Amino acid sequence: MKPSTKREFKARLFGEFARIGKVFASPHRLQLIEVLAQGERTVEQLAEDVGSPVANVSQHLQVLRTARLVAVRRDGLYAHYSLADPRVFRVWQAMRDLGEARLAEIDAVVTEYLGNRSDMDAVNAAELRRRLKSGDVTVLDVRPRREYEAGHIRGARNVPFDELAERLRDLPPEVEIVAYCRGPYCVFADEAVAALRAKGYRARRLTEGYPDWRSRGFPVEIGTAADFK
Amino acid sequence: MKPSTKREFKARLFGEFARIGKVFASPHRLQLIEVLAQGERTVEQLAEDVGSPVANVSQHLQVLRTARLVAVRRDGLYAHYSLADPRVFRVWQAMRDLGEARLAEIDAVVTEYLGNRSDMDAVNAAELRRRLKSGDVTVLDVRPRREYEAGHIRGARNVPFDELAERLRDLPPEVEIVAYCRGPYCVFADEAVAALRAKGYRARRLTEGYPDWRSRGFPVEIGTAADFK
DNA sequence: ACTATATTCAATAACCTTGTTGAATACAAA
DNA sequence: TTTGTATTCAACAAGGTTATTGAATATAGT
Repeated sequence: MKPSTKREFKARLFGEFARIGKVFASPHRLQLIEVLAQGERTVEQLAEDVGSPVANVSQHLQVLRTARLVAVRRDGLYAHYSLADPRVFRVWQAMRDLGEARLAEIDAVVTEYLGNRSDMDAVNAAELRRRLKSGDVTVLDVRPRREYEAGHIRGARNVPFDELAERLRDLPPEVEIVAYCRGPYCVFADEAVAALRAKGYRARRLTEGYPDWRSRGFPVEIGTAADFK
Repeated sequence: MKPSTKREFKARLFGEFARIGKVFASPHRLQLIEVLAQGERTVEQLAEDVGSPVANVSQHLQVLRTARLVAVRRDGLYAHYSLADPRVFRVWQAMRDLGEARLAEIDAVVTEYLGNRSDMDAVNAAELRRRLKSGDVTVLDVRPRREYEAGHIRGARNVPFDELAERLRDLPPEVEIVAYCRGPYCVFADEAVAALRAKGYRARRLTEGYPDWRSRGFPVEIGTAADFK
């Protein structure tokens, strides 16, 4: 192949890949991806979740759709969006890892809003998995019921964050609790751990969230767990 | 945490992550990352490799540097750039996987320039690794000597592509040859396989390139292999 | 048909990104 | 000090991206 042809080939090839990169270059779209990683959502729900006008969200969804990273299911008036491929989440995960490792600014923002999290003594996924097998841990999913039912860590119990205060009695007081929610920066898990500790429970948070657990191929479960009312 | 504070937190946090995304949103920068994955390079060498003016490359390198994805080592007149973290390559890898899976355009471009590659019967990394253990294969690194010496698949022999024709006699004719170069779209490996087959060798290409092999944690080797002159 | 609602489209202005050009800087050798 | 060389900087024009706004479209229920 001639060098000039090769240049042209590389230019076109990398041009296509850069289309993927552009999708991940907007804070708004990253937020949408994070939410969609929990399960499908209508445009309105997404707008509510990320706090933007519907038209704006719709516009970003078109960008995601043009790059074929999301799928739409239309049902009456509603358009239900979802991630078209688990690889979309993997790219976001890789970016997250890179950012955490390289950008001091990220640590600064997290510390500013969430404080020093090292005393939270977070459990990583591999460790939780081992402990799940031995059974000496209560796994607590503090996401909304709908998200829990769309998929959760196998064996996890669901107490949505805003019901936690009233339902403390449902939790066995002797077993250590590991709380998780949408992702590593989801605030609810941090706050749940703080609330549980204040009531005398032993509680820690999972470092990551449900989509990360699933993405690792660890065991998940769909629907309502039978053992918990 | 108040919902409004939470919004602000998310906005700032995802804003930081989007900085990472922006770096990967330009075809030129993706090419630079691909080259830098082979080892460190001066600005001039990069400009030569990607076929852009030096000032343009320098400008893109500043973008990479601002996001702290590359490191610079200054030595006299020269600035030697390298990837600051293996996670940079992992993001690119994840994007590549996603693009290959979702964008038909990528397949179209590859087919247009490289033809139908299915008859190339490419070997994947896991398979090659197994066969390396049993030893019934010659692994051929067709990259320039300098890149080979900076790191290669353990046991691979180096015959730079433009010396291949003259050095065919160095290759044992009975053993199957697996050729690789910089990455899955590196043209040299395809052309080497074609050339070898034309001369009667049994030859296939490795699906990916050296950086991918290393990124998987498969065995590598640095410097000149002793067994090959 | 009419109304309400979810979503998308179109237009715009503000802003950001890119390639190009030529100059500035920094180091090394003569 | 002078000269040559590698790299970076600065300025600019061309083009691309984004949030906002209001209108258009499409579907469901009345």
